[in-house]
Amino acid sequence: MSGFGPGDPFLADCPARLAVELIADKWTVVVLYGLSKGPVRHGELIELIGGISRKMLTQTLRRLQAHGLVRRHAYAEVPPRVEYELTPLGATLIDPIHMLTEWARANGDAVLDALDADPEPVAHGD
Amino acid sequence: MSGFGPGDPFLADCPARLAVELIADKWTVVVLYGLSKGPVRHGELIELIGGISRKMLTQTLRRLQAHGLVRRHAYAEVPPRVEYELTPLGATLIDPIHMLTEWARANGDAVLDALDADPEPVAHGD
DNA sequence: AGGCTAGGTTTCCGATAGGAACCAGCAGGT
DNA sequence: ACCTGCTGGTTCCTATCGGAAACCTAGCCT
Repeated sequence: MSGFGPGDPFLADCPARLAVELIADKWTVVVLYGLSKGPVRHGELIELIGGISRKMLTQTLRRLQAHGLVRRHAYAEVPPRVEYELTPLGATLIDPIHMLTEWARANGDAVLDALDADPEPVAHGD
Repeated sequence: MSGFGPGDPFLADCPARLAVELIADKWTVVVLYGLSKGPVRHGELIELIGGISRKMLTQTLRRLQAHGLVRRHAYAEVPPRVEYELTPLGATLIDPIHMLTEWARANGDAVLDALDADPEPVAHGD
């Protein structure tokens, strides 16, 4: 069991780990997925993503923006219009995100089946 | 802007969405990464993954086990030995997880640079 | 004037994460 | 025989987070 070197996302402080924590988040993945096909408005994302609140959407987008993955474009119109899109750096995430969502689409049922079949994983003495 | 259909992880209740929420989690990704090279002991994971506590590790592993992604093997020895490994279903996650961690390794620095350069994303009026 | 729109923030409260401390069970040293 | 240590797990307690709903801004329309 070696082959893990420095730069692996195991070290708590290394940039790789921080990057994982940035995107390995319930809403973040779905938001990035929503952005993966081009610029989207705030309201579109709200309608697209079932269950997200304005607060969490804004918060997630802000965090991604602060980390250079998302660009925000506010048009000085009225009513206001704000579009979000992936930066070039953010676009490099499209493939990983799509692999994840593809996996989820393909295996979501299997995962639920397993949960249904195994209501009691084990309780501290096998 | 369409092309998103049913089965996409957008619907709050669909299995794909639940599957995303299962793995899109700070510790889950790192734990799956730790499991991706073969059976590992609880204590090994603790040492491997910087910053994780026993509680969060156990909790994460239990959840993955309940969803059929991880198998737990407790040997009746003393001192106790418990090994965890991916199930075949869990193994289908290796590629997506590795894409994520590869992305993190490649872009972690860029993400931190952006954070450093952009300490103030925007504050509600562009 | 009042209401509508769209994006964002604030407030409040229940749920969760997370660390520290504790527990079980047995082998081995003394 | 007792005390200690090794390993995995759980319990307790608190700081933080998530989420719903209300409120805010600013201009156009009626």
